[in-house]
Amino acid sequence: MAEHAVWSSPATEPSGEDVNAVTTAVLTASRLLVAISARSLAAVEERVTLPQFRMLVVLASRPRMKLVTLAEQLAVNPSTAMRMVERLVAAGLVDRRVNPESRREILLRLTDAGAQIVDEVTARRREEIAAIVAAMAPGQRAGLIAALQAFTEAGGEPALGEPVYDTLTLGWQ
Amino acid sequence: MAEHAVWSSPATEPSGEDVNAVTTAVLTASRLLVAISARSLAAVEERVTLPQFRMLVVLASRPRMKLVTLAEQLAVNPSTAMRMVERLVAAGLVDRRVNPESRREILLRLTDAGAQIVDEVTARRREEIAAIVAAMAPGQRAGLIAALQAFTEAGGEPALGEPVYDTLTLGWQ
DNA sequence: CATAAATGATGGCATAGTGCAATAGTTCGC
DNA sequence: GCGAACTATTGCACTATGCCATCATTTATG
Repeated sequence: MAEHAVWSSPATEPSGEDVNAVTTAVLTASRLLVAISARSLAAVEERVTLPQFRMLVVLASRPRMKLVTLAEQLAVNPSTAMRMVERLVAAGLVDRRVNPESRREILLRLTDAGAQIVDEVTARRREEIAAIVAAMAPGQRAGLIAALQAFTEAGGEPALGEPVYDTLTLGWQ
Repeated sequence: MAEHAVWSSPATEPSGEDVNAVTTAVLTASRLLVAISARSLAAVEERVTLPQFRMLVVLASRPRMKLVTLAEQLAVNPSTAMRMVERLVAAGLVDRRVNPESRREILLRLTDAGAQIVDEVTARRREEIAAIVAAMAPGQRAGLIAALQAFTEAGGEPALGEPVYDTLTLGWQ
C-alpha cells in the first residue's frame, strides 16, 4: 500500500534491500507470535480481564511487592493499581497485607488461585510455540536459535531508564 | 520456577531438549518485539488510546468498513465499537457516513489525520526493527530470514474460523 | 527529640472501554 | 406486503485510567 522507504544505511552497509527483507520477515513472525499470545489467553479471559492478567503476571515475577512498585511495573497510576488490586483481592487471586517492617506499605502477592492462572497461560503459550517448533524440520531449529539469539543480542536491552512494560501481557521471564 | 515438562514428541522426534531450547529463544525474542512495539507507540499515545489506535489500524487495512465488521475485526461488541467511533469522529480521525447503497449501514474510513497516526507508528516500528537488523552481522541476516520463514510457515495460519485479532495492536498487514 | 520533607496508600471525580439487552430503521426473502 | 434478518444506536453496569487531594508513616534534619 503505502510506499515503504528503503532504509539503506550508507554509513554502514549498502544492503538496504537485505535489511528490508529481514525486517519484513520479523514483522510477519511477530504477527504469528501475537496470535499465539491471544490464543494462550483465551482460556482465562473469562476469569480475569487482560489488565488483571497483566497484574497477575507482574506479581508472579516478584512476591512481596508494594503498590507503587506494582503500579510502576504496569506503567499505570497507583490509584489504578489500587482499585485493580481491590478487585483481585475480592476475587481471591491476590493477597494484600500491611508490611510489618514499614506500616505505610502493603505487601502483595498471588494466592494459589492467582498463580494458577498465570501458570496456565504460560504453559499454554510454551506448548503452542513448542508445537510449531516441533513442526519445523529438525535441521532448521538450530538455525532458528542462532538467528533469534543474534537478533535479540542486536536488539539489546529495552529502552534504558524507562520501565520495561509489557504491552501485550507476555509474562514469561 | 514451575517445572516445565519437556514435550518430547515420541512419534516424531526424540529431540525434546532441542524443541525446548528453541521455544525459549522464541520467547526471548518475543519480549524484544513487544518492547519495540511499545516504544513505537509512545509517540502517539498522547493523541489516541491503545484501543483507539487498534481501531485506526483496522480501518487503515480496509476502507469503507461498516460498524459490525469493524467490531468483528477488533473482537469487541458493536456497541463498544460504536462509542469508540463516535470519539474518533469527534477527534477528526475517522469519517463516518451512511452507505448510500444500503441505508442501514454506515461506512467508516480514516481521515488524513487518522491515517497519519497509523503511518507514524508503522514507520517507527519498521525503523526500529531495521536498526536492529542492521546491527546484526550481514551473514546472520540471511539465516534470520530463513529461520523466521520456516517458523512462520510451521505456525501456519492463525486459528481457523476465529477472528484473527491482534491483542497487541501490531497493525502491519 | 521535634518538626519538616518524603513516601505510600487511598478516595473523589471524570473519561474511556466493554458487554448485554432492548429499540428503531432497513433490507430481504417469500 | 409481511415477517425475518440485519444494522445502528442507546441504556445500564462495571472495569480501567489519570489527576489531584488527603491521611498515615517514615526519614531526614536541625
